[in-house]
Amino acid sequence: MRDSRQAADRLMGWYDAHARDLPWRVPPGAAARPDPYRVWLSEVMLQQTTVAAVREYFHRFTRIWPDVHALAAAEDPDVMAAWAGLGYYARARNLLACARVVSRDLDGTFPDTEDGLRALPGIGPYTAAAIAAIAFDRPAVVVDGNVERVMARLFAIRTPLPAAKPAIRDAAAALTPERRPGDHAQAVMDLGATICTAKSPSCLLCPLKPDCAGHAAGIAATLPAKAPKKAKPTRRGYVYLARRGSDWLTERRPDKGLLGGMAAFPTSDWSEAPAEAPPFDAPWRDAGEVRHTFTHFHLILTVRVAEATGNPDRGQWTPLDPAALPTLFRKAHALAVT
DNA sequence: GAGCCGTGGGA
DNA sequence: TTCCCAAGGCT
Repeated sequence: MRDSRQAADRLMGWYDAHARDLPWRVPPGAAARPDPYRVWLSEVMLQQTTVAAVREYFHRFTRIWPDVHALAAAEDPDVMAAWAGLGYYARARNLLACARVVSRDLDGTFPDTEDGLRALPGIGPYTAAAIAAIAFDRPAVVVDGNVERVMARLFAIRTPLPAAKPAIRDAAAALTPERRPGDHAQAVMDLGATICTAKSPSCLLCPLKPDCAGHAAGIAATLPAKAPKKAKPTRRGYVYLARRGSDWLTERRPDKGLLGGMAAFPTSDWSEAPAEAPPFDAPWRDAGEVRHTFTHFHLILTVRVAEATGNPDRGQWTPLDPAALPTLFRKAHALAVT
């Protein structure tokens, strides 16, 4: 890549014509800045999550909690329930913690600098830079998965990730303009999401084709190189669905760890050879198995169902809204009621 | 630095 | 079916 300035200009021209219309965005070149609350909320939701998955959640959250004060005043279980199904539940816990800091300590105003943003719960280097650029038009160097892919190709960086991160950041910094840095950041993301995709990129449609060293070398689609992944082990366990009239026995999982803070059915341990651990003695009926894959292991749960016949040693009887459960337990519930 | 932490869709 | 991956953060 020879002329970063020319490439950045080409990219901006492409963005002006092809920017995606997203609920948390203002159009390219708009005089008005987007609402920092909506930018922050969207960026947290979009961490490792597709736009398609986020849309509906974003609309629901902004409808129920239209500003940071409203979200800060929400009850924890209501926010966790609204996040259910989106995954990475630490994000929801940090979201609420962040909203409360901004509402209580910062008078509802988000910091407009990377350092100020970075100090808040759930806001790391990427999200701080993204909010600074998009909401406040600061010339922050935004580096996410899209940027890593685009830069690795544009500059033909063959070093595998994560070792290539410093070089990628330097490349991203060289491309970041003083003018319209917010639109630039979103332009790179849109390019990565629609043209410079991970698999079979559309190089023929790419505005940066004339600048792209990876394309010139015929290796664009193979970049960025990544270290091989480890195989996922399979764990097994039991989940207990107990009904008492219209109520089900549920519990709240501890904040630390998998599905932390979420409503759940009681389970055994999850391991290679799990031990049965029913919450009370009953003639538990076998309703089948649910399979679910987490980030680092596969899980097969045997679903056991019973009518309440005793006093449970954990959890509480509650009218159940399956939509408030993480997907794993939604699957178990669906199996139990068929 | 590396492991942990969800989910659904596409190849 | 299996694998990869999508706007990362925290420890």
